[in-house]
Amino acid sequence: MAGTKARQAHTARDEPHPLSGYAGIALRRASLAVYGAFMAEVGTLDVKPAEYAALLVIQGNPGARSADISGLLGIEKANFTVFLRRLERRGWVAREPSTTDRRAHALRLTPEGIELLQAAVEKRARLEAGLVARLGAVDYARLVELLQVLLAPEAAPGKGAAASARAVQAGFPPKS
Amino acid sequence: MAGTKARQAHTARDEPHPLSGYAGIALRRASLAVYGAFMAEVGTLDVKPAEYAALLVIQGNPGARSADISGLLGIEKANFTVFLRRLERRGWVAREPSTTDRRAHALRLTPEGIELLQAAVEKRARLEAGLVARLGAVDYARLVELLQVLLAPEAAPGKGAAASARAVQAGFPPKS
DNA sequence: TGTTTTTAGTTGTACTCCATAATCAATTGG
DNA sequence: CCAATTGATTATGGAGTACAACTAAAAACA
Repeated sequence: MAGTKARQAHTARDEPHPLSGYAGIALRRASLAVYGAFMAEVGTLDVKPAEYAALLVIQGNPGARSADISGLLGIEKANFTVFLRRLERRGWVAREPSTTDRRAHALRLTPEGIELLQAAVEKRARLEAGLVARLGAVDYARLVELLQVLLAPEAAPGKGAAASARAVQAGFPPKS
Repeated sequence: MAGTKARQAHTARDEPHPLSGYAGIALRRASLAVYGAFMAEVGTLDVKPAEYAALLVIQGNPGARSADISGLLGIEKANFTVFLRRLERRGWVAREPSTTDRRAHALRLTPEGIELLQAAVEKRARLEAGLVARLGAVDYARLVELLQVLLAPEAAPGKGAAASARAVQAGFPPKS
């Protein structure tokens, strides 16, 4: 996100947005809204969503190489270099030389990174609680489920769609 | 959207994305995915989502001023000037001097703009059909509905969701 | 009325995110 | 051993956006 500011324009106050009946626009607005909520909550730790996600993935894949992490995050490896440098300079991520490939680095969270991530996870839980309070637990789960179906790699030629998005949760693939 | 390219990284092919259980990440990814689908479909007319939205809003508010439209779109008026200039140069929008305020302009679609928008609307319908095919009509409608609830300006203080009106205070709709 | 304050629109600047190409070194596969 | 590939880095540029400053016109007001 570029100039991130959780835009909240819309002149006609307290009226539903006239374009949010369009799925794409509603998705974009919702995405920005949650981004803004994240910044309001977790941003107090000076962690942005992308950084939070990176820390999560690094924690879940200790020792993984940059390309693995950037792949999981959907960040170009070229940009990930700079991105990583920030996390490293803040003392959250350590970049040890790989023992098996002298070009590569093994990434891990530092103790400070682990500590920070813990605090961030707690704050994010509060953010999620806010969303649940807004939608209700059932509808919140349903929303996430529907989004996962929408994002599913390819509709399994099986039957009903919605049921297919159940499996994965936290445990990341050990990868290479 | 900046480097818009409907990123589709993720090394572990055909596995659900490991982070899309997070509402914010799922929303962002879904938003980008639909953006990409839009570009693949409607983009053939050389219209981007923001432009499409602008044309829609201008059509729905003929004669409105720039600030009105930019407000509805959630675009800074400063940036809207440049944005509008593109639409104007392509011959889709006319900027007539306002009859009541010599500072303002009245915006309308040109005949070419109307024609283009019609074609775009048709193509967008195909995009939507694709989403419906993926989710099913019921789930698609449900998704849009849930997103709208999420984006609702503020829970009506009346009765029903009296609780949620307060609980979300934690940074969600800072509004103002 | 004349003066002050708002408002509509514009320009310019800066910053962030992201894609891409080019490069280097190390690894791998004939 | 050499060619092709791969991990990582640097550099460049485009797109979206926030923000400040400015002009001209309108509105408020004393």
